[in-house]
Amino acid sequence: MARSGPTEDALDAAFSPELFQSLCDPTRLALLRALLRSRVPESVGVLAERCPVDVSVVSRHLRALHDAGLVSREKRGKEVFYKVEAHAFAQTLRALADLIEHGCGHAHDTTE
Amino acid sequence: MARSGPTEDALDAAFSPELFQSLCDPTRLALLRALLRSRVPESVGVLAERCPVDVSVVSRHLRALHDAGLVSREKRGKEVFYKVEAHAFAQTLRALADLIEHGCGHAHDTTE
DNA sequence: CCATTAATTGCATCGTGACGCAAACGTGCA
DNA sequence: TGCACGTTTGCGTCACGATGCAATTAATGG
Repeated sequence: MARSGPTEDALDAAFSPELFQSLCDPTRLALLRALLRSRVPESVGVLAERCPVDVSVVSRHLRALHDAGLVSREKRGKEVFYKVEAHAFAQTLRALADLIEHGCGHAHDTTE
Repeated sequence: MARSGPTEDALDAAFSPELFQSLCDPTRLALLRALLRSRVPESVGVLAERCPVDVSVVSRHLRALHDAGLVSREKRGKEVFYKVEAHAFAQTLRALADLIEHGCGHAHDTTE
């Protein structure tokens, strides 16, 4: 077996279901869009007003997005605010794009 | 909110469920990885050998990926070959990344 | 024209995830 | 301390997608 470099693992890691699983649900995408539109952190209740689903559902979805590392959580008083981890999210997507285009031939350093 | 700039529509378009729906399934991701590893088009049968699922399932998944515009289809004889539309795919992801980072943050209203 | 191989489609099954409601939890305030 | 508000969690239900198998279609060779 010719040396399978860390590049194959990069593919596996980048295309792991975990990332996309959190993005496949329409409601989660709607929440993400809502968070992207208002760059300021939003509370669960406010976000729930912008989705036609129960607040408990919103809470669960936000947790899922948080587990996926796409949003960050901050508790203030009795409210919980979420905001998109824009940089990390964008970098993940760009790394993915590089991997797709420049294939598995050469390793690309995407760290800044 | 009277005037919705083009930014909002871009968000809606970019974060449409259609794209991510096709990426959320583990088997589809495995097929995508397999296709990315061998840059040359692969037949349904060959791809099925690399997945622990029935060939009919593979056929269906490839069709889904094709519908999403991520792979292209070419029929040669009785075999059908698929390959990743690497450039389009990568560009989509980069556009997404740009949208996330500089999308609608500072351009609050952009009353054009 | 028939046999063979590859791919697709019909169909039934099964598991998983989204959802709503209600109860529980936590925090702040009177 | 007790109440009110915001969030989370438990739980039952439901719908949808993934899967396998069998039948069908398409293409090639004898």
